[in-house]
Amino acid sequence: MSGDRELTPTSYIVLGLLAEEPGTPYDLKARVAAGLGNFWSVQHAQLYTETARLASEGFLDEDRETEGRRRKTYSITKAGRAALSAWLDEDAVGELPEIRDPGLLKVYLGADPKVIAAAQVAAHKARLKEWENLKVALSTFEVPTGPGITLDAGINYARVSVKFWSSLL
Amino acid sequence: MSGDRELTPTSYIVLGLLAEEPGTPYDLKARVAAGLGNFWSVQHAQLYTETARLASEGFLDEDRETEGRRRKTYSITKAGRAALSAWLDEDAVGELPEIRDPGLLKVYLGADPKVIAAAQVAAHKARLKEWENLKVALSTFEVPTGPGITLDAGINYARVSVKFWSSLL
DNA sequence: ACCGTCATGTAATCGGTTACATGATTCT
DNA sequence: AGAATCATGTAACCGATTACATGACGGT
Repeated sequence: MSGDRELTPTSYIVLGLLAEEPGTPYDLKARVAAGLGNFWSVQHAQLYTETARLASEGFLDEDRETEGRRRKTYSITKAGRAALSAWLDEDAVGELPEIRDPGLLKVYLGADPKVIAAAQVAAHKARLKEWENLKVALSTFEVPTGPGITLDAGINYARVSVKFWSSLL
Repeated sequence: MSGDRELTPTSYIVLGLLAEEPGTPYDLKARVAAGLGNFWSVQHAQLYTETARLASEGFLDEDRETEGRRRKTYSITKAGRAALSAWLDEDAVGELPEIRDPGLLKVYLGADPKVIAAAQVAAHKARLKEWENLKVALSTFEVPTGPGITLDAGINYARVSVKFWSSLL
């Protein structure tokens, strides 16, 4: 626990994932890859630094193995849960995402739209297929609401992108 | 001109904007705000550091006023143009944007979808209206292809977002 | 026993954001 | 002439990406 700072999205990702179940940074890496990473990637090194930071701020408890690998397992504290749910509830006003699409950037700066569009259509189609498969695979189980919704959002976005870029061909 | 590095999107934004016409970092700020900033914002401080960096690497020429404000006006060099067009042409393969939508993140991590959706619908609608107005204002003139296309993309994205979040209400 | 790959972590670098600061203009 | 705002720039901090490094384990 030390000097205050504004928590970042990465902080909340860590808190959110640990809120379900304690784990090591490496576990978190796997959890991110399992779903969240599809629309919000996190470098694995961040998971080490961010867990350490959050622990030093009192949002996580750290439990280190005494033998072998001496892995550090983190679990969320009361304060951590409080910070997380404050963030989840706050800000009904909603910040909007920036688009930040590298393809669009190139078009804006003068690239040939048709060339970019061709590549984008292919890439979005590939990702769309991947996500659709994922959805089929998951729909056999109960899909927790949050991840299910974001997957739908991703699929929706990919479809729209394919349509948009196709219109430029 | 010194040690090599990979140019960043910010680098290409600077190069791209200066390719049309030389200017000071402050001019660039205005140009970004005029259009690009709608989908890819750049902090003004970056425009100072990035121009300086690019100049030291030989991609820009720097011309400093000898009197008054001693403003620095930058113009793109041959090497700069070469780097820019290499980037514009390259990578037909296309990296995809990450969604990185804060609203989606909250939903994934357990926020109440309806609450988030309500805020998102409102915010996206506001931005949509703004962009539609912008489009009307611009369509009186000839809109250069690049910016025109990205504006359409933005409008399209906003419409889809409104629809998506509305479906969760 | 060796090799490759997965697991696990630390260190260094660097771009980006925030904060600070001051010189011109314009308006009242 | 003073206040407010726009123009213009520098400095410090910090999170994020990249690179590096080593331990365990499964297979041949």
